[in-house]
Amino acid sequence: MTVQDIRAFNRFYTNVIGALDYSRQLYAPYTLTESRVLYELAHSPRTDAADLRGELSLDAGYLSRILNKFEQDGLIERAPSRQDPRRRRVTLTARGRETAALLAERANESVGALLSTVPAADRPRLAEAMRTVRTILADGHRPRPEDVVLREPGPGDLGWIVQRNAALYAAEYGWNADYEGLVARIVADFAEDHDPHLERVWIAELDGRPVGCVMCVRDEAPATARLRLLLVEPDTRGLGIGDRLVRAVVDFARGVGYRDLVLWTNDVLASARRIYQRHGFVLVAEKPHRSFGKDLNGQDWRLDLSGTGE
Amino acid sequence: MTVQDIRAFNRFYTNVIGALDYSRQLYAPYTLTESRVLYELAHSPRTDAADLRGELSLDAGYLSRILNKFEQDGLIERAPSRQDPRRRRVTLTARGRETAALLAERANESVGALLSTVPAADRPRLAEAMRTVRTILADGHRPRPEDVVLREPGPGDLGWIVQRNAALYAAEYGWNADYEGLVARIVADFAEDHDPHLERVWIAELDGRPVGCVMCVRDEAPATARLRLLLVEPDTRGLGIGDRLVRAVVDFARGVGYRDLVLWTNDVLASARRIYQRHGFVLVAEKPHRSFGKDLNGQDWRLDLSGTGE
DNA sequence: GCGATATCTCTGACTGAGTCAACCATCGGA
DNA sequence: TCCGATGGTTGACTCAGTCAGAGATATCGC
Repeated sequence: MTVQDIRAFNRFYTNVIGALDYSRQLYAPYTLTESRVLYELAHSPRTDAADLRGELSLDAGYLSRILNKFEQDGLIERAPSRQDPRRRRVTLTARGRETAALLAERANESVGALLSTVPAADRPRLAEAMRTVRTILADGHRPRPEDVVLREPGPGDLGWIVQRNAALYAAEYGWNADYEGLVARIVADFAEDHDPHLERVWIAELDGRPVGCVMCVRDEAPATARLRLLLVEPDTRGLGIGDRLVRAVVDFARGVGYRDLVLWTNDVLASARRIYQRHGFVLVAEKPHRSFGKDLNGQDWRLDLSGTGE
Repeated sequence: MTVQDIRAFNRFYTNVIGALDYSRQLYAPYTLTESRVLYELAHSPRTDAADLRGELSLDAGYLSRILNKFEQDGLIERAPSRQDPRRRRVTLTARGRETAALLAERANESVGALLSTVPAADRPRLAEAMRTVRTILADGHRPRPEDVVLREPGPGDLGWIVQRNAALYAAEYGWNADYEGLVARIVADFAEDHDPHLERVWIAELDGRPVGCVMCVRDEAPATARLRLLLVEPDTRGLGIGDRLVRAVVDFARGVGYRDLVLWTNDVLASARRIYQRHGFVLVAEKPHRSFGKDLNGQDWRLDLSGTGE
């Protein structure tokens, strides 16, 4: 992603916005700025002038005059604020609310006209893309751990697991299509036949997008569960998602009565290993093997669930 | 997707752009409009004034004055156009190019500052989302059949097949997770073991995004190939993608020496049926069954490849 | 070839959105 | 109680952008 991409988008979107309010008929008899003020008032009906100034970053004198005009037109009333007599509390009148609604309606129609030109099939993608741009660009956009939710898989989520496992390990470690086959096999086995009380998949979701997964299935050994397919999207690492997924499996396995929880991984997956260690897994075996087009070191880990717990 | 979503995005992005060119220091000693003209000139160095007017939708008088200023500052030269003496051909001078580069550099820095606040991991998603918004909103956005390419699957594409099959048939026909399991099984079988000379998967790609797929595998019957997992994204239907995928399979199957091509589908999938019929498949058997949580009518279709062909 | 009409450019005259500076009132902290 | 900071108002100003008219030339119908 380059600066040029963003500039190109800015130019493009400036035109989109420009096309939307062509000739200002939209705001008559007010200006764009005035209608922005009105919009702000309509959405927080009791605000001080200083708040408006900050929110819309307007010149104080300019805003003062705009409010004069609104007061003359009977759209607002001004009174000194209780807490601080220097400040002026602005409240919309009934007429002001009507006018705001009128302007909003006109803007809606204009945007609706634009929207009607995009095929209905494209709209969800458009909405999704706009949301993505907003959340990424919104300042202070650091997704917080509490924005991540764990849930059961829905339609397509098992396919997502296959897709992301294959794409990520191909990109990060160069694994070949055999790995995609293995994951597809694991997922197919799970989908075709699993005991919902003893086997489960979790999807970690952030802003409506899946960003992680893990699976817990019965192992051949008695009273033993196997953790599989732990994955966290690279751009959401550091939020403790892996920890939460593993904890979900551990809690679930312990809760339904397994005595042991095992997993198989490879030594190149360092960050996953640290997660396992944090949850008390211990390395019980290690064996080199050739898979997925690479020479790897397979590791078996085990966690004793019958212990006193951490 | 509602009109409100778009308006919210517009408000948001207006602020982004506003924050970018705060206080006009960016364009000094020129204005935003002037620098837009300069930008346009720098990117198509020999244009007529009328072109500029159209491109930037400026008032003719306003543009004339801007060009006057540029000429005085030695940024451009004006001469009557050859073909039409009414028009004025505008060419940038060396000094004009310098100035344009300077302004571009300043804008780049400003955008770069914005970009530096987004974590590197988010940038690909941001670029992708911006591209999506642009292509969808760009007027005349009707993807053309020649924009679609068929290719071999890459890492993650088999997972994509599972994901989209499951999500689409769940949304359109209410099929349950059994179907996702079946698709995962088919894909896993293919991934784990297939003869690349006799079995193959195609992905249809549009604008870098997968929008369709189909698989051709060996059947139990001798010299018989089986077409599976034909899928086209709903928002790209009508571009002949399904036809191209099926044709790819038919040509491939005939080319490597299969004598028969069979497929199994369900009667609810009407549009797929029409594609099969167009390619000469004939219905050979029909049987009700209960699968994927629904009562369905399974159909076996067959195409004789040894015939004279169409 | 001729007139009617449209297009391109330019200039003069204007509007009005937004800025700047000065001023008064009040708050909050030393 | 003083002093710097903040909130609000008004006057004066700038300058981006619009509108109308005029001169030059192209294009179209005849």
